[in-house]
Amino acid sequence: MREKTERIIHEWTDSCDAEVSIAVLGGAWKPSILTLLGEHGVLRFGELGRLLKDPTARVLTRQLRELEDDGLIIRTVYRQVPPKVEYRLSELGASAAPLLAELTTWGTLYAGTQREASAAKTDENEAVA
Amino acid sequence: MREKTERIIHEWTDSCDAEVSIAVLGGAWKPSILTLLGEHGVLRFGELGRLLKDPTARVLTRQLRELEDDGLIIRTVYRQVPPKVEYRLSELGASAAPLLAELTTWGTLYAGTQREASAAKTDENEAVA
DNA sequence: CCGGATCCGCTGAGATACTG
DNA sequence: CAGTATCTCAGCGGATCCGG
Repeated sequence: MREKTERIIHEWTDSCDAEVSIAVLGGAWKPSILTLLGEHGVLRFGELGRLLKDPTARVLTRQLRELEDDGLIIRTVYRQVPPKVEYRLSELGASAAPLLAELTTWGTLYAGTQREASAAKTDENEAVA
Repeated sequence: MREKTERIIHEWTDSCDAEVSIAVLGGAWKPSILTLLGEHGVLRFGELGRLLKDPTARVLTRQLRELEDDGLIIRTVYRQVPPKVEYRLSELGASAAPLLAELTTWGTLYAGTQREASAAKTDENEAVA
């Protein structure tokens, strides 16, 4: 498990396990990676890179390592030339699928309402008692 | 809406609305704040501070402002001495309640499995084809 | 009582160049 | 093909001091 994840789990044990989820799933490309692996089953490093909007190899590597360290994905290295590395969801990673779906749904809803709300300026947020 | 939120909404319109949710809900104390407001209905600044584990006033203020800018909470200022400021969920903020619940549920699950997994070291993540 | 202004340290995204 | 090694740069969380 990543140090960051561990810190959050142990320091916040009280009220806010939601922060744990965000710590694990929040990170550039991570929701996309998990969703793609859920859809495709198994993907190679290069395939993931192309399916996402071409993140730097450095960045993609780091996200994948973090997801691996946090136990969400499984990395399989085939020692051959040229090298071949496959990624797939772990059981834990697969268990996040419904949550990812909800995140997407609410995100879509939010983006929609905010695009409209840009027009109507409501400034009734001050009351005089 | 915050600049950051707007950026994410417009740059990532494609695949990953989950990142929008995380951008909006992810931030120190934010899930807790939203959950507390959901439970209590209306809370004053000081009450929130005490219910959370006493974040710096500065920090709490910033989180509340961001949530307000993103349209999730409503801030009501009573112009009196001493000042009084109340916070409550907007409709949009209330709509995130189920999502927050799922985040918490999965976070709890995750924290549980990881605490056990610390013992069993599985290193079957290399195959030779 | 509820903040605003200011400064700081860290982490995390991204770019660039190189390697088994 | 699938990375690693360095670097930079921005942003957030946090602390401290001041203000209406």
